[in-house]
Amino acid sequence: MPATTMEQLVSLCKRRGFIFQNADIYGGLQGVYDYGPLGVELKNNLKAAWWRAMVYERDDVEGLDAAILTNQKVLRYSGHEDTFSDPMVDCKKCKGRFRADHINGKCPNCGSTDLTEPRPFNLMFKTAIGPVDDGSSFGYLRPETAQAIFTQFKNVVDSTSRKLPFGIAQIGKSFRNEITPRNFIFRVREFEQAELEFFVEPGEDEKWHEIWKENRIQWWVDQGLKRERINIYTTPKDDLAHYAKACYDIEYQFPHGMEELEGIANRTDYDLGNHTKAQEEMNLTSHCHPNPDSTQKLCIMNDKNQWVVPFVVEPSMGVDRGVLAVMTEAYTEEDLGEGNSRIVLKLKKHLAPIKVAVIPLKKNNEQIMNKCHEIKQNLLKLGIGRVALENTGNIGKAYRRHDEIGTPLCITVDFETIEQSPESVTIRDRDTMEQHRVNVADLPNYLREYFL
RNA sequence: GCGGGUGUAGCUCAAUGGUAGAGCAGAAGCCUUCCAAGCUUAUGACGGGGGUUCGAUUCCCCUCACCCGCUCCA
Repeated sequence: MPATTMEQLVSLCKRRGFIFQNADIYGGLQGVYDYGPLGVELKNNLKAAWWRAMVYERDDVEGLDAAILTNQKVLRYSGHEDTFSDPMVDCKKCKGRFRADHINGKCPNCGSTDLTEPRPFNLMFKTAIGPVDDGSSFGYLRPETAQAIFTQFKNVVDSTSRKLPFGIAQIGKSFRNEITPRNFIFRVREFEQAELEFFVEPGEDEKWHEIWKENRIQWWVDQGLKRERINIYTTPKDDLAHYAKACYDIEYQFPHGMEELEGIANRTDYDLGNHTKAQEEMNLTSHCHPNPDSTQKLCIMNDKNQWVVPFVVEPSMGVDRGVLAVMTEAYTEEDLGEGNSRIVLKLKKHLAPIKVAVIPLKKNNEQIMNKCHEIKQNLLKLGIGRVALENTGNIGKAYRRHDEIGTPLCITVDFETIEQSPESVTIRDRDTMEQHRVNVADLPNYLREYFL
């Protein structure tokens, strides 16, 4: 039974050091959170799993790590300056435009109540660039990582000799000045995205859209999400983002409801078309804005020796939402009988923040403690991830503690370890609570096999 | 931003117009302790600011943050 309330997760996250409110000591900052010692491990593990699946285990994807500060023109030609913005309403009578949240259903100009539905305007963070803050030189914090992939398209193609179809993957922070940050790390103002822009021959886009949908569902299942808690939502045509021709949302059953975890959009040739020069030569299918500023033709030679502007299929995942989803799914309260219960974070082992905890059966025994330190030092060299030495003193409590943070294996050094030969320890499994003895000399191979 | 709710130790909660209690967690120590809640010791809080009052954690105002709805979409 996964977590059913956000409070369970918020409490665990703070108690154990996964996620904290940003600027907590000053009362916080709305919609901004920090990842603590365990949270950063979990998030890094999730990102690494994505990168492995997207880049290392494929031969048709390149990586990119672009800047967050963004040239104004990028977001002008991308269409974001026009559409990505505060909710505004127009007065149908006097044609005035006002922030929807600043008026009360009534035009402050003429008093009419005949207003349009709220529509968005400028949700992007602007920042002064350079020493003088007089408004003459500014950039944006990127509202999505995608745009740099499009603007660097030609450089990537030229430096890697890629042919269609191929993709460019990127993980990084994005910023949106959301009106209402809500639901813990689900909707926040600073967040991390993992995006793949997959470039295909026009006409092949719908096929690849289906392929990526299935691929991404399977990836989420591999991260531990149950298929029956995942829903695929097909965005209705009139509800699509300004760049998309079609979009699937991978939704997950979060504590606050079935909500989007990842969007898989067919962005057509809209983005490359908007950013390319010589648009009139490109046979664009999208309605692109005229672009007199771009200096590059964002097209690629296909196998028929034609220059084409590729279509783009974009799986775009919210990393923070991913962390929230795997934690929700992993959170388990188990009744052990006789009034006993435990909280277990049943994370997949590749996601677990701490891989192994070394625990002394008795912490004030010098021989046992020395052996614990020695084993831990040896395990650190394995490259399996974090290894912790747990010395709270009570063996039962130590197990419960590591159940709660999802540590897959606990190694316990007991009196047998130091009194008998060959040296052996017990290894306890987080989910089954079963344990068995392993010789200390065999630990490296045992753990390598288990984790790698 | 609007409407509704909330804000007491790290977590979960209690009490009160007159100097805030507990459980768990955390720290130090005890116990040849393998699955929480054994013993000892010390430690820890009224989100922030202003007002009313002899006195405010408690009443009022403002602010900040969180939760629910409108909205949103990674």
